[in-house]
Amino acid sequence: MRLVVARCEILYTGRLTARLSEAVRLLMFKADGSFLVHDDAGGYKPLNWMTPPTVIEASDHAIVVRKRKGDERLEIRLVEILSDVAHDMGDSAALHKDGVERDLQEELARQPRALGEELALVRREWPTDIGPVDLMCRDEDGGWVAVEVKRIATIDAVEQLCRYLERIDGACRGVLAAQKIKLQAKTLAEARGIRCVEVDLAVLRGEREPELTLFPG
Amino acid sequence: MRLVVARCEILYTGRLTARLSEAVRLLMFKADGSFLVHDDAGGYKPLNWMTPPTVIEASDHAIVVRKRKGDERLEIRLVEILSDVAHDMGDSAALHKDGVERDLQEELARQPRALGEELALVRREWPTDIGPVDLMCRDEDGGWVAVEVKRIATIDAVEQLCRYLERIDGACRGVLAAQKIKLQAKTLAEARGIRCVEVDLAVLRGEREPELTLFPG
DNA sequence: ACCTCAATGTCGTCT
DNA sequence: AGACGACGTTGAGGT
Repeated sequence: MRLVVARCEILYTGRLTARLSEAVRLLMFKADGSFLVHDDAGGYKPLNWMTPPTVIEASDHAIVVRKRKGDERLEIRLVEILSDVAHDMGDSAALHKDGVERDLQEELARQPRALGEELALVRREWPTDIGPVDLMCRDEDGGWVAVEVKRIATIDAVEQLCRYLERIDGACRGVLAAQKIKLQAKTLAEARGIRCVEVDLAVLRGEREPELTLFPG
Repeated sequence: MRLVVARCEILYTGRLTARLSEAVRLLMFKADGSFLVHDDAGGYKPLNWMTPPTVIEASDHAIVVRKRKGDERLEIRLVEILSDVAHDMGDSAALHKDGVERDLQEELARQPRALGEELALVRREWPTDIGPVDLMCRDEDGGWVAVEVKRIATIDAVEQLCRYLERIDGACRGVLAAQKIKLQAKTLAEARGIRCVEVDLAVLRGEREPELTLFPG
């Protein structure tokens, strides 16, 4: 990885145009061709960037980063280079995540009764022609229940579930399960006869006690 | 901005859990409290990060970055520090963009006939109780036409426009205009009686000739 | 504080 | 290569 701190001016042309007037910034050249421009504030997002595959051409006072295919390019005019160092980082280790939507789906597949009624799992990722239903279950009367799982459910999740229900075309109820369901999503779900359940992954796993309620059921 | 290159191990806990086993990485501490971890590959996204406001506690062989409010934290175990430098970058200059959705909307407001029929603009950002319609127009018969503008239109754009049309509650057609309309969006739009138009900002501005068609209309 | 929508979204996954 | 959905989405703007 090469790290250049320089006073520079930058022009991006491609999907749109973006201009950065002269200032001191960090230019980051990664081993795989990735290029990032960061400044000293505003976390996470680079001001400018290009993802691989790229072609990098450097002259004395300018650097051009181009996409190998397509019309995107970054032109950097270098006014003053304050630092220029390279580090060999070798291969990095992979990032392992836990607690994403997939984990929630798996845990609910294992214990569908956590959805608040006597459900039996029929299939995970039940296929329809517009995509898979997260969990397809049957209730105690043998009725079909399609469950959409989200980490955070917005109005879009309700519409997604409704599209499935339209396609399934039969007596099939919908249940929306998420760690957090936005108010508007709840409202729309209610209007469309979809039940909402908020679940907590840590509780499902037995890692944490369910929240104490002052006036239980 | 402080740049540390170090062999380290990192644990994130908060909205989910994520672990990075020991490897050499770049740790970036920005002046505003932002913290980023980057790797020598895989552009754009940091492996781990924390946006301000943060609290940073450093001891000899460990750094902890916490959110000032809430339960999110990053624990970095430092095995070997290969480099540790700081740069004063001063205030950076702002990024100026051109060609985003807003620019497309403005250009279409200026020449609504580019939408392929004789439309007259009534109002930009026409208010409804669930948000503004991008362009409200009238056609040559005096009928109302709501136009949703996107840079790239997906199925969500169709749903969004439909929600507006429901609310407007009257004879009002819908038109979806975008630089690129995804196939599924076109299909759903057609099914709901919404016309689709693909437009090109550069052509609208007269900066580029319209593409030649082999068999013009 | 909350919600909505845009983003050069990016990134993985599957067809 | 294109389409689709998740993302610790992030970030901006409005109420």
